[in-house]
Amino acid sequence: MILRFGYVSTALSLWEASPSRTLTFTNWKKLDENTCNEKLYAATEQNLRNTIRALHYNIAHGFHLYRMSSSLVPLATHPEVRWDYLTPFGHLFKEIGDLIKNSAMRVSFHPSQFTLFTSPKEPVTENSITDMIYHYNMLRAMEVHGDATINIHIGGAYGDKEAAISRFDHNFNKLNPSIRKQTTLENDDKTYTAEETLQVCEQHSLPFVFDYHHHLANPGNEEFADLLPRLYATWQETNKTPKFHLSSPRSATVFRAHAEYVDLDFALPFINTLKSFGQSADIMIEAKSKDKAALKLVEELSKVRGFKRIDGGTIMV
DNA sequence: ACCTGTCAAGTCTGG
DNA sequence: CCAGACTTGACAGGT
Repeated sequence: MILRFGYVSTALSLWEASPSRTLTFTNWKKLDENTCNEKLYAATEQNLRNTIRALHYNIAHGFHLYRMSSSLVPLATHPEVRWDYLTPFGHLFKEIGDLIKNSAMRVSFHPSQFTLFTSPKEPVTENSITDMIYHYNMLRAMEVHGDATINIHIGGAYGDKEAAISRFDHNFNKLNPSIRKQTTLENDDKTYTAEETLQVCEQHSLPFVFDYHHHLANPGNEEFADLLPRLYATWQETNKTPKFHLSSPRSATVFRAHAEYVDLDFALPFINTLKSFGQSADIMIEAKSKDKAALKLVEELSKVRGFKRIDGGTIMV
């Protein structure tokens, strides 16, 4: 079995490589039209070029898994701004897509926690739809929209989880089917446990992204190992390797916060459970030190008996 | 060159 | 019912 590792957004090993440069609405309002446009264009171009740099870096280091920044286009979804980023930057999105396809990179987006389909407030759902369309538009401009995924959480509980999930069922179906098809759901660290998220995934035929750190923070009644058959089943139709998230708690007291690196001893029970299950897995590292943390974990893991590094970001078990 | 406050978003808690 | 906490990288503005 193969374990592939990836990281999120910024390759910290590269100089000045943020793909998330932005312009806030407050500052946008202060500027005249020309300056606004200049700033929006400059930030977007840099973000896209830094995404290209990250992809080259990934290829060079053997990372086959990468989560792109959700902040590639500043103010793309703001109702008072909403500018056309696809026409002027189509060629860069295309270049990114070509790079992804040529290198068989597995990419995804992860909209923020404000994109959710459980809210009783209509405008919240509308904003979430707008945000999902924004992410999907970018994937389409890259021409990877049939392959790349958009990962979200279920949302809030509002004191009544059952009612909230009914709203999810209703609101999520307002999305275009082709967007729904690329969506994955992840268990969160406070509200929806792995088992609850898995149920919703099964209901909507969505792949389930299991986050180990969230699971320990919000475990519910189920053991990770017991969920694996159902979890893998949600990916069956996609022909993709199931995807997992892995991070370490910053400390026992600030358990939910992410640490700089992934502690090997923290990660081993998770990795060993996957090993016992015996099927390949793609693991997204969500640590403050990003690519450096992913490389460090792979390095440390390769020294454990039974794990062989076959590539910068890949382990054979 | 650094530090501090502000910015976006929605939910949840405490008062 | 309302204010503040939560979260996080980036940026503006001040020193």
